[in-house]
Amino acid sequence: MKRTILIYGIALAALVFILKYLEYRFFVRDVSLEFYIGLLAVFFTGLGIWTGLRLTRTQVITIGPEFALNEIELGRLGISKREHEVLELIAKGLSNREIADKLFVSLNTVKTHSSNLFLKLEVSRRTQAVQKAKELRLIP
Amino acid sequence: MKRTILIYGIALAALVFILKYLEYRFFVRDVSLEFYIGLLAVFFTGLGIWTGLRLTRTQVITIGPEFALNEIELGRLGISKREHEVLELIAKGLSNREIADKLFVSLNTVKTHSSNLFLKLEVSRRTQAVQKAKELRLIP
DNA sequence: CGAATAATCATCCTTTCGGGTGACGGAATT
DNA sequence: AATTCCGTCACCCGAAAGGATGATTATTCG
Repeated sequence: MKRTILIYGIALAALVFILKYLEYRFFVRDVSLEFYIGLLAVFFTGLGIWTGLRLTRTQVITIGPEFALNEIELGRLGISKREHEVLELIAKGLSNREIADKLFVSLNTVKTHSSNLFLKLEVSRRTQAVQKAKELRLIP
Repeated sequence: MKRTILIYGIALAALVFILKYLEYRFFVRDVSLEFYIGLLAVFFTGLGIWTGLRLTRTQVITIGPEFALNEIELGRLGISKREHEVLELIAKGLSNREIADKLFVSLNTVKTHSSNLFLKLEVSRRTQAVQKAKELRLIP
């Protein structure tokens, strides 16, 4: 999001510079205001649509094994980084004990994370969680 | 989101200041041009985002690779029909109890099948069994 | 600063799994 | 007929997983 805004600002600034440059370079001092307005309207409408597409839940049509993490869904379900890590390890077939050791946390912590995961994914077993997470493209 | 809008506004304000600075720097004749540019940018960006949101309705078309059951591996591991059925239901995230009900057999039977499965697949947990079975293309 | 969130850990209790063993009838094979 | 395999079921026990709740700390946000 911050990157988007940054790109946006830079694009805006660059556009102004280009316009100014052209204006002075070619002494086109009498470029009509309507022309500017039209140009800007088109440009920023396009940019706006692009941003809109960024913001919306854009489902990527995947053909084959390429995995694109569905961050929108992740955010929608409110799954945190740590929970996502646990989810990945669950999908790998690790037990809670093994996950705890791998993440250097206690067994209880892993159980808490997984419980929260089940709530957010609306499932009650880890196998279901894995299945649903794959459907939602939260994990490869 | 509110924060985003706030940052956005601040960025825009900063941009206007920059533009004002440039205005004096390059002795721009039209004083209010940049202001109009900024205004137009905001307006048409909003319009673009609105249009983008309007236009994009999510449609998920997943074209996955068709599943070909690996019967050779099935035979090699000596997995019976019934065991394979249980394996599929395990992969669907069902509990042993649910599998038993679905197959009209007792819980103990399902447990026997799953235990035999784990031996044949050389795993110790159902999540691992699902993982391995997918790798070996025993299930979709 | 106060509120909210994320991450951590704990305790208690119930359910589910997994492992081991044994048994029995039916079908196919030898 | 004897053997082997499959499917079925049972009992036992310990380990793992799941559910509920509360507490602490750190960071972030308003």
